[in-house]
Amino acid sequence: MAKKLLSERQKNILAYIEEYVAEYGRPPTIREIGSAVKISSTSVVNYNLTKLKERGLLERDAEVSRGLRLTERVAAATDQVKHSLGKAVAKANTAVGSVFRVPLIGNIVAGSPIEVGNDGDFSVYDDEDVIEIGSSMISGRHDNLYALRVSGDSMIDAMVNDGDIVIMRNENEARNGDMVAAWLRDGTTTLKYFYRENGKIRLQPANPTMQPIYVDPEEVQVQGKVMMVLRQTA
Amino acid sequence: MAKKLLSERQKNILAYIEEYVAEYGRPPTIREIGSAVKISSTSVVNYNLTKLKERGLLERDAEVSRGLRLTERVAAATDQVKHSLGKAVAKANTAVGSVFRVPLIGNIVAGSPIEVGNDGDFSVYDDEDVIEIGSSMISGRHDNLYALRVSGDSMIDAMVNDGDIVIMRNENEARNGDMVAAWLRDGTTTLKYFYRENGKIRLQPANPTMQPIYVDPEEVQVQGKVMMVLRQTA
DNA sequence: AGTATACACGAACACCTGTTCGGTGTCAAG
DNA sequence: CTTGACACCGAACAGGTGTTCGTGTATACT
Repeated sequence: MAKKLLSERQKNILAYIEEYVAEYGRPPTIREIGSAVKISSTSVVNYNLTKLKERGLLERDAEVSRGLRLTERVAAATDQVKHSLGKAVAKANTAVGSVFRVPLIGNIVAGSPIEVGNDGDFSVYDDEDVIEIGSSMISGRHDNLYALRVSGDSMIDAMVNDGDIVIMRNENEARNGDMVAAWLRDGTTTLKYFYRENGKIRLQPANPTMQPIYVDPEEVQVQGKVMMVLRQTA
Repeated sequence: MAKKLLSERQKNILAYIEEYVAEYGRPPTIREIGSAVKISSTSVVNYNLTKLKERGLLERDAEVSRGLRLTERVAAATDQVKHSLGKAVAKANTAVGSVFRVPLIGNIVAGSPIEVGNDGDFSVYDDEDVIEIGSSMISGRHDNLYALRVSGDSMIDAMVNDGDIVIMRNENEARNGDMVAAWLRDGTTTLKYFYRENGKIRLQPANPTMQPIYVDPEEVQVQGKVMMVLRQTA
């Protein structure tokens, strides 16, 4: 047996509750609902809420302030954002967790060490220079990351072109096989794979047809670990 | 200037508020908080809430019942559920909108043309092979994109290494300056910048120290436009 | 005409809820 | 020993909030 349609007032009450919860993080009071939908008496609001409860569209906890909750059916019915707090927030977590932003904080050129910010605080940056990446794209922790744009042709031995973006993690200690940004005694910065070998450091170019260089450990300073290289070609 | 750590009571208050909101869809009252964390006086609860507000961990609306909201910093600090429903869901919507997934559908090697799927449908793919990117990273439309992993050293002239990922758009027509995947008459596939020049096609390597090749138009088939190159080095 | 139901309303009431007041105790610094 | 800051507390109060009562109008049904 089909029930009657909701009255205009009842529809407006549901819409107002949804909107109020989204904005304030708590349900409205009986009087707030009354003000919003032009019902001057708390008794009439109460009557309509009772009708909505009978329809299964909301739940009420008796004798407590703001004791309203819209039910799942309302969420489904209106095709809007879920109202059940747990579900909506869980969705938020999943979505927010899947993308993160890496600040593009400067350039890397062959001739000078990288400057990565005044005090190591990576959380303050201009929104216009940010690299957005899915979190699955970089392993491990996502903090202490920054991006640099390559300036000039001097990184070609690293298979990195002018204009490419390198995503770095701020680590000064390198392990064998890491690709690092290394500052050499002769004043150049290079991106190469790092190996400790027989008391020396072998810096291996990414281009397999090129020869590695060997330096004493004190001639090289690791400035960061390269996590990813991005090239935008269009 | 470092602030003091939160007291045990304050931590318990925050945890209780989070849990209560998740369960009931509304914030707790001062008295409910007091009961939960064993504070017998509403004044002490109020005092601690004031301290948490001073720390920027919650907001209070004065003179309304259940006028508490945890701030974003709490979510970050506790690594748990976001609390402001509206903000969290809006953020989720924004975040979801800003990331898209490009299917990793195969490999590209020098010796054979690219196979990019049976019927051109790029929306059905295995979740395990997907490249997540912020939408700001690629200009123009985001449909008809796919990713290929480079196999072998033969793309070095394109500054593309074995194991790199190229993100392609399924376009068979190229404009001057586009980087394309081109299949040549001799059976090789190459990634080069495409130019029409004096009735011939100039395919320009990305590596500026290398020479371009010139081919007749009928000797080359464009198989897609390269939008981005990704190299995961860690 | 009488009855039942739906919808509407103002007023009163009981209880909930947040804020303020005046106080105590502990600890560190001078 | 004194002072100040911090944390804590019970009590009182003001205002917020939900529920109930009594009443009125319109419509449908018998």
